[in-house]
Amino acid sequence: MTSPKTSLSARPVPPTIRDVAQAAGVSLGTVSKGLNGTGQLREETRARVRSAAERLGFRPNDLAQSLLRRRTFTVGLISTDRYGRFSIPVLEGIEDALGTARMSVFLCNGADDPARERQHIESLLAKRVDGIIVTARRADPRPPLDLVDGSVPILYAFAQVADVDALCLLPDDLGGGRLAGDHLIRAGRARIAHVTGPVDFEAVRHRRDGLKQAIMEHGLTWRPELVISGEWSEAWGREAVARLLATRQTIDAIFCGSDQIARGAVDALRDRGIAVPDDIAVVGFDNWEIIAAATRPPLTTVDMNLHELGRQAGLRMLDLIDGGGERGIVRLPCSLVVRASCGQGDKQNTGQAADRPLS
Amino acid sequence: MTSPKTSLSARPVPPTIRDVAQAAGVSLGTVSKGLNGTGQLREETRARVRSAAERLGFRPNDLAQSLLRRRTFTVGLISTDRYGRFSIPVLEGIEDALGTARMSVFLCNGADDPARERQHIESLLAKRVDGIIVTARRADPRPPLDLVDGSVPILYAFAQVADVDALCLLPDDLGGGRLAGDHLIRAGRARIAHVTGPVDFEAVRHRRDGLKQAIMEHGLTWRPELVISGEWSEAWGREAVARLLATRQTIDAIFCGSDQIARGAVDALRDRGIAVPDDIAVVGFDNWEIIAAATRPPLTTVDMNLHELGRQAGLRMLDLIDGGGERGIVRLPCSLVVRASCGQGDKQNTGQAADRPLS
DNA sequence: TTGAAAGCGCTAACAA
DNA sequence: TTGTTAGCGCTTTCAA
Repeated sequence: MTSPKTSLSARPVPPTIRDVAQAAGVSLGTVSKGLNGTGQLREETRARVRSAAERLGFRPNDLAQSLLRRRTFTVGLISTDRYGRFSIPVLEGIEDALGTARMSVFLCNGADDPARERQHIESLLAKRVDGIIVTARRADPRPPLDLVDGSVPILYAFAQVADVDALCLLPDDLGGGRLAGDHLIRAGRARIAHVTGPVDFEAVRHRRDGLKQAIMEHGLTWRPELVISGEWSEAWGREAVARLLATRQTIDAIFCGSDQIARGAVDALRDRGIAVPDDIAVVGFDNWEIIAAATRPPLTTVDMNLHELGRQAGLRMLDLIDGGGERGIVRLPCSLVVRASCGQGDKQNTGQAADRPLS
Repeated sequence: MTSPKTSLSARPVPPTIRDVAQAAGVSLGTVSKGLNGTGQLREETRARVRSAAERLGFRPNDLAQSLLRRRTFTVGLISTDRYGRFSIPVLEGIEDALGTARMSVFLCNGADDPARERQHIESLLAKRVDGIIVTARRADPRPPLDLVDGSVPILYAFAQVADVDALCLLPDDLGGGRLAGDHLIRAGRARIAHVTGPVDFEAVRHRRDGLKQAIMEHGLTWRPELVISGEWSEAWGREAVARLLATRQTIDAIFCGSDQIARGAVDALRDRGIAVPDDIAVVGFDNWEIIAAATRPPLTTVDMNLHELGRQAGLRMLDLIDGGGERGIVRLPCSLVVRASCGQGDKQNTGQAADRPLS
């Protein structure tokens, strides 16, 4: 009952093309041709080879094949830091695109440790990956990948690098800010406050600029005093509302830099008996389902379409591997997801709006 | 300026051991020995080899090495479904343990599609991974991995399978439930309601049983009518509180099956002017920071220590690869994270308590 | 102390 | 139509 290659103590050794050749009573080359559909073979021989392979449970050794063809159909995915809520959808998108192309992904977590990152790169290069994708928890500029010699294409997804030769895929935060502002203005709001995260985030600056653009393009007044920065938390959202109300300025809307901030803001407004959206409309950012949908009322918010960004990263990596593809910074559009926090919007999804003038 | 192996059009081809041999003026075997510290070599020769390798930027081809040594130092990680909030820490833990052992990880997302899962397994086996770890979004039993012939060890982490030969690592939900119950009782609560998720989750049944055990061991009465199941959402937490209060039964604590439910419950209690923890104490489950810390008051909750579970999975996979390691279902302890939602607990972290009688 | 040669599992060019 | 051979990049005997 025991196959010759199986011993009781050790793990079964996978059969090689040699075993198949022997079993089918043909030569090595014939098996290769038979299994790969190459060369000229009598159909009967091909069938005999195939059935022998099947019977033995033969599975070609990818290592040997890769060695020969100088291509591993494998890419390395380096994430600078621990996985956050942003890296996950990006990662899934990448996997989607790559998996469809039957490429495998090596996962490497840098854990914010440059030494470890370097070690991972070393290992990926030794494994002869066809390409490397770098992601981060935050889209701000980072130092370029260490010790890379151009032997392999590199792509930064939701990560940015000074290197102009590299391709960086980033969400269009500015467009996202415009989307939010435009939506609010079309809903009849004119005095829009902006409660956001720390200004050292590039995204914070871009979203603010986007809001400003929308306001100016609609011929309204841009009021810098209505922009306040804090941390990315619900607590800050609550505090910001308190501060805003304390200044006694009239506002009829708040564009928040994140859904967490928005949730805090909405809670604080409700605590004070201020109706959302009737008295003050609120728009969030991130479309973090678990927060946005649980808020009362549910948040209208900007979605960075991170899964799609990841998919694009995978797709473009395939181009790069094939020697094509562009370089530089590419920004992918955000879209607006309308829920209840600023009334029934006049449109469901304005994903494209960011690309054309608001007029 | 251009190295001989570099052309303008194509990507530079990495140097081989051959190039190094030529550059150092020695034979192939000598380079191998020189670089690996094996064999008997004159120190001067060794140095010459090393410097030649350095100069050329030589990096041994892992494919060739793996082919020869019949070991890839690579494991496949298959997640049945999209990454959820539970798979992420598990995944990080696995990577931690494996990365430390200098093993690489192939990431494969099954996306709930058995065909795709099978295809991934096929590919992993072809790549001759040293082992496969399976994870899921949910710890309930799943069908065993398809088409595996024992050529490679398999480990289920936060996933369960009927196969008794497999090793499954799971959180000790029952212990977690006991932890919560015990904490509440020691805080002086005697009438504990349990608002939880759908009963078709094994975790829901285990957590409930754990609570029951704690209650019985303390000599209190177990009241099944205080257990209500719904969905894993804040909305359900709010609704459950409404229902509970409507029945006019006296309760002084609620143990919630998840932090989301707990947050909904706490919000609903606050809306009604019921003080947490003074009137009713609340304990959550998951220690999902983003929810637990933002709740007012912040949630005391059970942590499944998923990162550690992942780390264990990685470590045990190493054992399995070495031919050792145990089989069967192994449950890893939960711990309690004390915040404010049931008063200042009498202890900070009772991770071990689940393992010994509560007495 | 070093070199030559065989072989890991496979493909492809060339012979038969 | 099939078999033989060389070679992908490396390690490891065995000879020299």
